[in-house]
Amino acid sequence: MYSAKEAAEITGLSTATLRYYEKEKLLPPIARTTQKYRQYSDEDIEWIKMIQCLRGANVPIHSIKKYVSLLRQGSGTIPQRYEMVLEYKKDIESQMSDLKNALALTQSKLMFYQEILKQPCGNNMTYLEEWHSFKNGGIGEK
Amino acid sequence: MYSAKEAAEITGLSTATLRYYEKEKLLPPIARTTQKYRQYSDEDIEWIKMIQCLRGANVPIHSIKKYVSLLRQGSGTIPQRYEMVLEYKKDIESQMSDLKNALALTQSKLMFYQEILKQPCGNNMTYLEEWHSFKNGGIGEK
DNA sequence: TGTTGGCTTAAAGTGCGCTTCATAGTTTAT
DNA sequence: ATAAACTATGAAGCGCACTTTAAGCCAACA
Repeated sequence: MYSAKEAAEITGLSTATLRYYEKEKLLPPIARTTQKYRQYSDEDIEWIKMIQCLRGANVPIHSIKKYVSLLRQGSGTIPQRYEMVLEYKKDIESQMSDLKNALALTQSKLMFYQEILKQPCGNNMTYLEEWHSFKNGGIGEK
Repeated sequence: MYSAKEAAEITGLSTATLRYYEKEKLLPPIARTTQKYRQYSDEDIEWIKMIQCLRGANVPIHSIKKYVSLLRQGSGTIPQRYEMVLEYKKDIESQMSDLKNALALTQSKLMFYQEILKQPCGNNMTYLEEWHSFKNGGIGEK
């Protein structure tokens, strides 16, 4: 069992955030000592990590809340959960695609800057030239 | 040259967002007809697309603003821009790693749900069993 | 005994990235 | 000439995900 502070250290979230997640019902009600202080179990910690995993993929709080609520209602909600997770997956793949594009942009820019910095002489690259260099460096479509 | 509405249609952003970006100086001042209505050039459109690319990787407005400002100041700012883009790249890679973890989670869950739905008999899978199934389904560390 | 430190709560505040609103001028079509 | 459609502006508003604040409880220590 872990105190609020310990749970925060383990997960890397703040105690305030952990309370917030509990209030929003992303977490089950956390056990208390002396009917007052929270005591996070190992299972709670694992649960928090799953939430962090979803949040890391920008799944909204309200959606996680709904998912968790279905989970608690038992196996009858599996079809609904299946649909939700399918949506999560699609969304994650879409985000990945966006990130790949942006990564290609950064790589193109870095190569461009390296080329320029390599040259001993001063240069007068303009806004336009740089931009075109990016365009032709090419980010793949789709 | 494109009207506000056309530019919005082409880019998929709203005219309000385009105005907002211009106000925040992510875009250069857009040319006007009759000293009043905006006329977006092809170059403006390309510029907007680059901003969309960065925003798609969650680069904050204020950071893009700074980057664009350096860009306009000419090639003397290339070392600073290089550093910025390097940070973007690192951040994008970190986001990708988070997305990969979440993707693994969704895939694990989908497989789990498929297995269950495949079974003809009713079942009484609990919250705990499902969770453990995820843990053991295994998201790779790091 | 009092004061320090960790914990509690509800409620208000914050920062971001837009979006909407209120108001008004312009252009095009009928 | 008038209506419909489009555009402009500044300012206010919004949804999200927290974060901070204020007030207070409880246990241990000097």
